Amino acid sequence: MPELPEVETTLRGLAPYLEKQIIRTIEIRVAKLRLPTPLAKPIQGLTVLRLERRAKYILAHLSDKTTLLIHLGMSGRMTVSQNIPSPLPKHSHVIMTTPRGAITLVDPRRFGLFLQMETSKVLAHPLMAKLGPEPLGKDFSGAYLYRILKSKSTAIKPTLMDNHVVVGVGNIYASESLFRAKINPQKPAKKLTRAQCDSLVKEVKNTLNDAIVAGGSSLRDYAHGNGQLGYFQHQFRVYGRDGEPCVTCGTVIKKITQAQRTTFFCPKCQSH
DNA sequence: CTGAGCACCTGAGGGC
DNA sequence: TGCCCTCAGGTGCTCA
Repeated sequence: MPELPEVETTLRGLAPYLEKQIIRTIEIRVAKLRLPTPLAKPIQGLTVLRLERRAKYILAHLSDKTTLLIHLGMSGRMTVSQNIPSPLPKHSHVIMTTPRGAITLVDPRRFGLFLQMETSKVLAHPLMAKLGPEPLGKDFSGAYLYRILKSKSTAIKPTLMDNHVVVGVGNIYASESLFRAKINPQKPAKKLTRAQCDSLVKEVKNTLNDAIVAGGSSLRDYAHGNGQLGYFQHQFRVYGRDGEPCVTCGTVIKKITQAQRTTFFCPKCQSH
């Protein structure tokens, strides 16, 4: 279930199966994802030049100057295998084959996307145009965050999940990053100090990087195992741990709801 | 403009 | 066993 580290891990796992490979076949079995999936042009026989990630989107640039824009939504995953799986797992919506094997997009809730558009227009697409900076890039800095939060009166936790502020920080890593930075998730965003913004930026990067490293280290399992991409053992400090003791101070971890999403935090460590 | 709430979907798990 | 309820890692839209 994809947050940014899972998407990054998925992309790295897909690369050997897709990059510089010819798409021999593609079958769209269920076209109705978050947006309709019909492809603008046939892609059989085209080569995947390069894979790229922007926010939680996977971009596959094709040799005819079009790009596949793939999003995994809440429940999507890509699997790789030698041959087309038989029987196909439930909710297999797109199956592609290359000389290296088969790639299957499985997405029970169908909040994902599989679109094709001109490469030159991808970044201007309405889905992409207004995205904030990449969390792991240098544009996401304490100075930037401090500046942009000044106009945000909502609580920091939902603000951190706002794609206009920064992309790629989902519900799990928002809670985890705020815990590491010792910031109360309910604090109005505009009230964060500059030092807190510095700390939060640092901990967002640390948290995401740790998860990517953990995912990367299990990549070898994908090649030889069941082929599921984007799953790895999470080591959460607060997420899903309500009622359990804080790993730092032993205080009972609390669970609250903010903007219809669950937030976990330590009331003692995160009192400011 | 902002913030709150809803919408899109299916499946898992708990209570009865 | 089955029904009903709640909840789930995302994100764009509408409305006040």
